[in-house]
Formats: sequence, C-alpha cells, structure tokens
Amino acid sequence: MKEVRTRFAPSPTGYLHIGGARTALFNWLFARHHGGKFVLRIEDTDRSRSREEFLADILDSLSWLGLHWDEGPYFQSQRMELYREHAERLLDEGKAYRCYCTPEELEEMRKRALAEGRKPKYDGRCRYRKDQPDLPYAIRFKAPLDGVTVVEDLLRGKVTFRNEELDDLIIVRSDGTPTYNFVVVVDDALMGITHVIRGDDHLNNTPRQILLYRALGYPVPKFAHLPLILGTDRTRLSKRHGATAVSAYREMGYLPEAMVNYLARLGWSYGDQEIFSLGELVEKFSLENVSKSPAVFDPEKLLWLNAHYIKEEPPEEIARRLLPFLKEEGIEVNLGEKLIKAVKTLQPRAKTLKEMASQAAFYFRPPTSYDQKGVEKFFTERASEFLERFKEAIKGVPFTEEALEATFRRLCDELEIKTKDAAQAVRLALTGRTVSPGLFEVMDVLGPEEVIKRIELAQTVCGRPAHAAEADRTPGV
RNA sequence: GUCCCCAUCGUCUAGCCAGGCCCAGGAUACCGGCCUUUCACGCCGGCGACGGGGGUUCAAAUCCCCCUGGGGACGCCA
Repeated sequence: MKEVRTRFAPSPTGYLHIGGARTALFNWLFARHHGGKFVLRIEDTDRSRSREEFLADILDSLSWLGLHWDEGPYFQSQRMELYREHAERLLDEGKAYRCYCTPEELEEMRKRALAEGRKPKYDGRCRYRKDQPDLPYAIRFKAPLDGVTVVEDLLRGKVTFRNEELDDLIIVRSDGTPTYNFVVVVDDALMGITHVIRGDDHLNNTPRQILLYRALGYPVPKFAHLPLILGTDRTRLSKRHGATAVSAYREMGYLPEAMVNYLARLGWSYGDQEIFSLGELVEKFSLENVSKSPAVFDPEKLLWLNAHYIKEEPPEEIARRLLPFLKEEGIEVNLGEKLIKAVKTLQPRAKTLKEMASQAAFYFRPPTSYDQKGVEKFFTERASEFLERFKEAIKGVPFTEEALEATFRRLCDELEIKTKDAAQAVRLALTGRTVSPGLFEVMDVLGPEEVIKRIELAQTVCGRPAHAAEADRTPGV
C-alpha cells in the first residue's frame, strides 16, 4: 500500500486557532498512525493579508503542541511558477478560458441573484467569447454543465453534487495570482497528498477540486471532512467567543498535553476513555471514531484536563515550566529543591501555571500584608500566645512535617485552643492569607529560619485588637 | 434564497453500521456528603438526554420517510 501523506495548510492571516490546531492534530495523528508523513504547507497566496507574525505563531504553536512536520514548510508564494504553468495548460487544452468581467460587474450579478432568491453563480458569459480584447482578465475553469460529481468522503460516505450547482470558478486572478481552489489541487497533487483531512467548511469546495484533479490528469486523494468546532452560541468558533488562539492558552498557563488531549476528544472518542497521551493517541486514532456532528468548545473541560496534567506530571517538569510565569509575578528563582517542593504542594491546587505562579508567590517573599478578615478572626490574644509558644517549641524539635504537627497538636491541647484557630493564625503568619497548602508542608518548604522570621513578623500585629480596624496594613509598623 | 452537512444529558461523548444485554453508560459542569488545620485533591451520592411525527418489526436510541431545529457554503479570501 502506498505511503500515507497528509498535510496541514494554514494561511498566515491569523494566529493558529483551536479549530486549525485540531485539524493539524488529526492530520498528524492519521499520518503517524499509518506510519506516513505529515506535510506543512503555508497558504500565503493572499499577500496583503499574510503576516510574518502569524506565521511565527503558527509554527511555534504547532511545535509547542508537539505536532512536528516531516516536510516543509512549503510556501505557496514560492511556487507561483508551478501554478502559472498548470493554468496555462488548462487554457491550452481548452479546459479554462479568459474572463473579462470586472469584480464590480460580478458583485452586481451576485447581489441581483441573491435578491431574486437564486443561487449566486457566474452565468458563463465569457465562456463562449471568441475575441481577446486588450483588457485585464481572470482565468476561469470550464466546469461541466450537467451530470453529477460525487465526493467519496471517509466520514460521510458519498456526497453527490449536481454539476449545474457549480459554476466556472476563477483559478487565476486578473493580477496573475492563483486562487485557493486551484493551488490547493496543484499542491496536494504535486506533494503526493493521499488523504485530505480538513474542516467541514470545505466540503462544498470539494466537487470543484475533484473536477480540477481530473482536468489536470492527477489522481484524486481521499477526503475526510471534520465537523466544525462551535462556540457556546453554536456558531462557528471565532474571536467573539473569547480566546481561540492556541498561543493564548499557552500564555494563560495551559499545558500542551492538556490542549492536545482536549482537542483530540473534541470530535473523536475511544469508548469512555478521557485521558490520552500523544503516543496513545497515535496508537488509537482512527477516522472511524470521529463524530460527524459539530462540537461546542467547552473551556471548562479543557481547564479540568489542565488541572489533571498539572497534578500528574513530575514536579520537576512542572517547576521548569512554571519559571516564566513566576518571572511574570516578579519572582526570579532557579530550578532548585525549594521550588520543586513548593510546586508539589501546589499541584493539587492549581488549574493553570499562571494560577500556580500566583499561589507560589508567598514562598518566595514574606507577607507584606495580612488578609483583613483573617486578622480580625484569627489574630487574637490567644493566638498571639500560641504563636510565641509555638515559635519557641519548634526550635527544639526536628524540622519535619511529622514532628512539627505533633508539636503543634500538643500545644493546642496544652493551651486549650482549637486546632483550627491555631492553624489559621499560623497560616496567616506564614502566608499572609487564610488559604494555603497544608501548614506543615508550607513550613517544610520555607525552612526553620524563615518560619521563625515570619512568625516574629506576624507578632508585631497579632493580638492587638486596637489596631484591627486598620488591618491589612504593612506588618512591623 | 439555493446547495451541502448534522441531530443522545447544559457541554464533550459511548451505544447506532451488524435492532433486544439501554426505563440509555462515561466525562465535565452543578448540587449534596465524606475526608480535613484553610483551600484544594480524592472518594461516595444526586440532578440531567435518545428533537417531533409517521412507518418497518414480536421488539427501535439503533433501520426507512417526512417535519423541525442547528451548522456550513454560495469571493478575482483561504
């Protein structure tokens, strides 16, 4: 059997978005699953809208997701000669013709057709034209006027189009540049693409493309049209629905593993399984299990998967990826033992790396203020006494979670203070907040000197009800 | 408007092709409980769907038809 070759062909007119990423993923998975090749091609024939910045974003995002291409990127802008030759050939063979209609005229015809409730369609007025006026012209493909064209879709089966529904599409613009439906055929044919896997929005283009393959004498590849990804309002996912760029999720602290896993399950399934690694996806992916109906993008489920991978991956790895997010928080640390320990305490608590960075901040700088409600509730005189005794007590025990907890509990009994109240006072002293990872793991990360230092700092505000009204102020004043 | 595609919990989906094992399973979200030094995690439980109507059949979520609904396409964009 012939080697499977798939491609992803984005146009650099926008960031790589969720939908494009899923198309890329499915193509990549299909090729990998069948031991074939995945080709990257950049469709930059629209020179005015293409931008370098978008190209970089697409390449970076694909790499970030782990979707490495075996060939390319090819650039259509560098293949113009090829398209010109093909167009010329069709012209010579009488399979295409010059059209002198102006865009304005065509626009006019379209409007009228729509207004009269007809399908807007070129009437072919230049098709039989014999003269060749000295005017700018576009080149149109001469499509059959009757009969049908059948698309054999791997997902949907036979889809039949009546040729009379199709019109003579423009393959070369009056400025000499080729159009999408034409270049895509030339390129897919020349690049030996065996399976064209793309969005449902291309299904209507497919019969025209098949006609072009035939006219050009190239073999027709297999097609599979994926259902579109929709926003919550059930219209095609777009910027209006919030963040849609893959890079935006990366910046928000999502892991590529979570994104890939989510994208894979959006329109594809494998029984009841929810969690898949890339390798597992390669092994299990099949077009047969791709659903035919459009799917609504659900950020909540993506978030859940992200939280899952944050919990599951090795702390060292998470710590490494956390670094840039810490930097954004103004925290410059190296990938040391303290960071890794801190990450361990945060793994079950953070849903994104960004969130984790913010939660981790207190490990690296002492509180500059204390949660106001917490101060009122927990920085009582009793707590003040407890802090003093606890501070002294821990100096005499080994600094391990177990020993610290034992000491803590003993002291609670002795001073007849509820563990909850004591714990919250200590938590507030150490972190400045009423919410944090477990007390003793926090202490373990901070180390004895820092713990004592922070308790002493807290003692300057704890147990001074007169000042409670202005709580949340800078401690030590 | 015309053409094309689609139709199971709010959402992602299993089941459908090879009808009975499905008064429909999983996940997420939400609600409740347990665990507990806070918050999470985790565990347990709950809520929640076969769009409607006709057929075919002993039997239909599963097969057929119609309706409805949703989406997409109709560019000298890709």
